[in-house]
Amino acid sequence: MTTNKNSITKLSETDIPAFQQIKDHILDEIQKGVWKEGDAIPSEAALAKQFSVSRMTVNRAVRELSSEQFLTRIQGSGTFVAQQKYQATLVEIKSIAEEVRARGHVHSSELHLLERGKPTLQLHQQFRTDPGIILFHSVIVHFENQIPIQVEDRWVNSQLAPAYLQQNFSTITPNEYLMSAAPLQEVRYRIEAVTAPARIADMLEISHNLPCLVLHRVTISGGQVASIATMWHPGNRYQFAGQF
Amino acid sequence: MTTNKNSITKLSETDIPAFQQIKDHILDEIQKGVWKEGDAIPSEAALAKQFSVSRMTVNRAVRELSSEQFLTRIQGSGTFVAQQKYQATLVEIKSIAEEVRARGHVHSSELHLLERGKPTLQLHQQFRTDPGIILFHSVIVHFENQIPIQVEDRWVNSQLAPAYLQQNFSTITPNEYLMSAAPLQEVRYRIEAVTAPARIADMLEISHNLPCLVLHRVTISGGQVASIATMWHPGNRYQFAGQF
DNA sequence: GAGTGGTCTAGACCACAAT
DNA sequence: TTGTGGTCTAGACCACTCC
Repeated sequence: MTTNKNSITKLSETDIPAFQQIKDHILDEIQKGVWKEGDAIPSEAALAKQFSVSRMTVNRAVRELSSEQFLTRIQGSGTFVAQQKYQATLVEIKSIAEEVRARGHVHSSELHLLERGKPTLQLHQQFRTDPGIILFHSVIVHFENQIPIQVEDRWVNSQLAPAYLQQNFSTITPNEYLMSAAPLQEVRYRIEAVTAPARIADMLEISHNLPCLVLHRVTISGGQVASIATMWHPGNRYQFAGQF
Repeated sequence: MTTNKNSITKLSETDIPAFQQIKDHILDEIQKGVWKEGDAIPSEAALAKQFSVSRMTVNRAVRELSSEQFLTRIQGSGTFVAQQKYQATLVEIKSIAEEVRARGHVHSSELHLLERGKPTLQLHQQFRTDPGIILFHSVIVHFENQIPIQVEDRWVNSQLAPAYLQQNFSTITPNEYLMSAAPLQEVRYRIEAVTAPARIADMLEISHNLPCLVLHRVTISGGQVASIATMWHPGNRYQFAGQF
């Protein structure tokens, strides 16, 4: 459907809202390459006339597309097709229990350690806490259908989650508990591939020296480091995957 | 500022738009714990009265907060404070050249292969193409300050990027070229840790059997698979990292 | 039936950009 | 000065939920 400058485009008579049909139309023109990156698209007034709707309806369509980063608006100047920003791949890493259940499999876990930890000075530096502060330490192995897929080695700031040791980690994951105890503010992460140390390999029930996918995750709440976690996954049976 | 049920709240006379002030007010109530997860917040009509604005203005505030996942709306029922969201870690993987340059280092690359490929049947299945279709194949090693950090093994659908073989990949990365040739629609990815095959280890200049961080990435454009790439990184000197 | 959100209108006034 | 987007209004009709 090519539309001449001043022609009128009929909206379909389905119960799809007008603003949504206009959004779809604009996305379609971009997708087809009719409107390319940087091009100006018709003004709100022009689109309102074209679709025989009020300007507010067009405004909503265009405003939403611009908040979704498909369009860029400049007051007084016009609306333009945004630059394809995607130079990056966004990877979403879900909590392990949630992920396993989403696959329709059974998640279970085994608590290997839950105690007031004996942190190194280096760890205190990472937490930015004084050596006097108590840090809790837990080690949990997560299973998918009885097969170990993650060793979660976690340190927790006792000031932000004082009841950490009292949790029942067979019914709630540390992640879930921490989310409720200390609202998340910032996350730093790192993903690497390393050879499994013997201690980890044993817990994952894989042969020593097999590659592991490791996620380091530091969560910050209210300006303080809430938790530092290292999650080890057997390279031969676990990977981060997804789409968008 | 605690507001009684029927009291009128004055909007400040700055030039901050009314809908934004209402958004801020609602977020504030949630932040302070006045409205907790699952609680109903006042109806649009009530908020309109409270702030002495039209319902459409309140509607915009509440609609945006709901698209930002702070609120949940149920038609006929009400508006509720959403459940805390982040169970997930979002990881952003930038294009390799961009990433290296962002670190202030020098990116360079070495073209090992660029040809009309000889795809296996399995590869054609992944592309969802007939065996008659031409698939291009390239292998490029990327360096950071002369040290190899990525082997990019890529297959490209010739129908979507017919000029692939004519590109000068010392000045543009395949990723960058493909972005301009075929507007991106969908991406699927997979990250895993594997032992480097000899061929890859040699290109990365690491000893055989060292763990590698591997990113598989399938990009889809206009309903067709545009490109399938496998990116190998030496586990001992490369990791995905970031924050948000 | 009363209350809720979902959408839409036909105006209006403003700030800003291009000319 | 004209055209653009940014915001807002005071209504309206509808679909849906809850009682």
